[in-house]
Amino acid sequence: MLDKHYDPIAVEEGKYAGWVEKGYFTCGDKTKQPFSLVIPPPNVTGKLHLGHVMDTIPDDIIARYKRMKGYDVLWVPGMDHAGIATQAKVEEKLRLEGISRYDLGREKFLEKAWEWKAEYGKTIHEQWAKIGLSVDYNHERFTLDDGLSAAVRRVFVTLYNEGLIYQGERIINWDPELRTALSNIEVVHQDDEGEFFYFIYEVEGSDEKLIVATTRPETMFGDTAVFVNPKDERYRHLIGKKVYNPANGELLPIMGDSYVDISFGTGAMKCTPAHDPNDFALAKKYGFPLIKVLDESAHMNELAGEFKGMDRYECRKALVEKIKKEGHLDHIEKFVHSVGHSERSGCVVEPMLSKQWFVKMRPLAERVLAQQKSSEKVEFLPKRFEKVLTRWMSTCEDWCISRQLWWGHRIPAYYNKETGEVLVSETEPDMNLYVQDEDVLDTWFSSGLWPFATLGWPEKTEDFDRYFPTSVLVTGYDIIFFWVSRMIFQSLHFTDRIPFQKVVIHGLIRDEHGRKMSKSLGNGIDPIDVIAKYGIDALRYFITTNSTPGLDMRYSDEKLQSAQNYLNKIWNAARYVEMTLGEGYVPEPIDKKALGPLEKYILSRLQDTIKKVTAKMEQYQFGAASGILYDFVYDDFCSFYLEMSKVSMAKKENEAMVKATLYKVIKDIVLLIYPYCPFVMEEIYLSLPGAKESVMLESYPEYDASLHSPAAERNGKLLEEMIKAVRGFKAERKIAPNAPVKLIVSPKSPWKGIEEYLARFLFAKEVRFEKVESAQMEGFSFGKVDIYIEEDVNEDELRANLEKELEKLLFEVSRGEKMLSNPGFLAKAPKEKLDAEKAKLETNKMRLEAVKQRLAGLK
RNA sequence: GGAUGCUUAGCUCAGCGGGAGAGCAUCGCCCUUACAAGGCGGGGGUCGUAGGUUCGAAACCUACAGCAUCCACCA
Repeated sequence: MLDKHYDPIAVEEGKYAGWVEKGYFTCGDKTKQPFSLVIPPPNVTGKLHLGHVMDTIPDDIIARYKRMKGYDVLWVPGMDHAGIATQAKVEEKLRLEGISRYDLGREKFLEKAWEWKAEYGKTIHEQWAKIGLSVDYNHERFTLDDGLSAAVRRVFVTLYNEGLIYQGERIINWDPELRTALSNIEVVHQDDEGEFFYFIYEVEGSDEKLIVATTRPETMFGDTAVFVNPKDERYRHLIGKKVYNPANGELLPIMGDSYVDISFGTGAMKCTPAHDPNDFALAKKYGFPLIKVLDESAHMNELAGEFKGMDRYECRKALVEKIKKEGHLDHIEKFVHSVGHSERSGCVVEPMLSKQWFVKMRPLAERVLAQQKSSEKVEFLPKRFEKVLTRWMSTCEDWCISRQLWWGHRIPAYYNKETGEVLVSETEPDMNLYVQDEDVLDTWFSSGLWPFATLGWPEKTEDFDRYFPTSVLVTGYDIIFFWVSRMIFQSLHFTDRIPFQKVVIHGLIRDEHGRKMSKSLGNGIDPIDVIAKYGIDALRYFITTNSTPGLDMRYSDEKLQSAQNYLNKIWNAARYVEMTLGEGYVPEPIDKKALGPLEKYILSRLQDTIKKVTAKMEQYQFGAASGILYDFVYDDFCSFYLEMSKVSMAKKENEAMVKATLYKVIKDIVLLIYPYCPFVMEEIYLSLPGAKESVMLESYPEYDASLHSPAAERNGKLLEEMIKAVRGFKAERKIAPNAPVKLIVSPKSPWKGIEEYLARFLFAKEVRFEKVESAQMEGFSFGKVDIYIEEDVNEDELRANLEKELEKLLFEVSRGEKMLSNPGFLAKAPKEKLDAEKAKLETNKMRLEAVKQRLAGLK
């Protein structure tokens, strides 16, 4: 027997370990159809946050649901080494100990990083257990493990041989703090207030002056020209002449190019090929030298002369001061412009010329675009996110994949010590002759292989044959570029298949005020705290049911409380059922012939619910599925049937049939909610008579058409409406709810035995069935049946009430008549709607007639 | 500059072609042995604005406004 109160903490304690031990999450039953999914691997940077819960709970619900539906489910767990992010954390930790990674050297540093991974990997495992992920630990992978590393090497070498990976000198985004290159999408642009410096450039051999504006004066040491638009009347005559660079006095040619925007700044632009991508393109066009003036930590090099060794901002300040002194500063403007920041370190990214490895994106992206036009495309839920993918795929530039870090997959490129020639190879060459490239790969390079590399690729494995492509992927819209797109193109290129059939996109979780959770705001919510307060089941329920696919949601304590109350409700309903069944009850199948009208009603409602919930589950619409279930549990079962069953139980001959019904309904409810809230549902399930070892050994409830009866539902609804009407009547008239009344049902009983229910729930001393002619009573019309309350009534009140009712009915009838006399409606509305409206009108007319008669009787 | 989403009850949000819904809050009545973390009964909305399509629009289309987010550019 269940305790009186649902205590989530006690309920959740210890269950997970048992499930894992029993092997409930282990895949491999070949008699079943396979269903597979991979976890979005959390970074080993630290503890899990609510975002991970968002990522993994829908997966878990899907996995548990599909298992109950009879699939052989493989859910692959794993973690991501998260190159930059983890390295930054480890470096920070070292910094607190007063050491830098350079003090340690590569090997020792990597040892520290692996220690870090071991520690946080353990924490993540504990948290998976806490949130109840039904992953198959036999299949756990790590992006840096041997298998994944082999896959990475295979992919790199193949792409290189195909000419899809190349090494090149280009302007890349440089993070001067972490001292590594970044890809374009690792740069976060934000509007910063800066200064726009207008400098005076003197034209050689003339008194003329040219004013050029820049936001980054420190790069002027690397300038090679000044550009103007040849259509610009102001400057056209200057093209071909030279100006003095106010930073170092060197002569710069004035060039004309239509790239220059006449209306921006002064219409004259300096060209710094090694520190600006657009200038780089211009320089290539005109064959200018590429002059770097910054080192890898963004300090000035020798070309800056007296400013050498200064940090870029220090130099900027000092240089401007110097130019001002020399009379070459025209003015300074405040200027808000978008500045790139490193996603990881937050520092301002410096565009810089650098030799890096790139993936040539066009051919790979084209393949994705072609695939998405075919019938075997990756389906996005919601659909619109497919556009996010295709737009990105059609515009993205080559992907810079090398990182000047140590934590990651080292690039399998080797340089001949003598000739410097590059050898790209999966296996290590003779290291007496070669040295390996120092750099590692972007962390997303390996996560892009996740769905197939975790299944054993490039080896031919049974897992790969059986479980690939995976069935579904759940992730947030924020990593469609980073992750989803890359998995798709890598998978298409290397396996000729899409990596997953469907992608379910969820939104981000925000704080109560709708703000992004962030460290700087200090508004992050630790799932562990939430679990300690409400239990994981409530959190799981909240996170998957209070959101719409693809839209952000707000964290809400209230909603968690409400989720917990809901679970408490089910808990207590189950408790009541168990009390009613009694000790030693042996579950019996439903005997359809023995069912009473209300049992038929609730079982039919249950079938309807199963049908609808299953349909929503199949579409991964958890909010919709749980909503349908919620209404059934609260309204149909708890508020109505459960109460009615108490009356049924009063008769000995009903006992068996009612018990069987109660048992069936509560058990199905438990099974239907189980994927959402496995811990508490397991607890309830185990307390039910005839329970197996675990709820996980049960099947998902199947729709049974033979129990689905609209007629039975109408009978139940009629009783429900009658009860509601009389209760409302009492409340409105300030009559105590339990004040005894007499009821007359006119003209006759709608179904056998209804009087007992009416009597019990309306505290009726008497329920009679007879044709009522008199209007001297309060009454309610339910179409073919009326119900009257025999009581001393105030005639004025009665009249007022009847008139109110009359007015309402007149409106309804006129609405119906209008609709049904509209030729357009008659001609075009579907037949179902037409019939429904006709029936409704008929009922309302009957009601109206009844009310009119009674009003007439009063006068 | 381009794209997407949002705007519905006091608050947070569902609904997305056939009579406005939920949770919380609010008001009234109930400690009725499943549940007071509860029950029963109420009140509260011209569904952002303006046009259009349709027999019928909160829902579809077009503009506009406000709020978000993403991408691109920014000398």
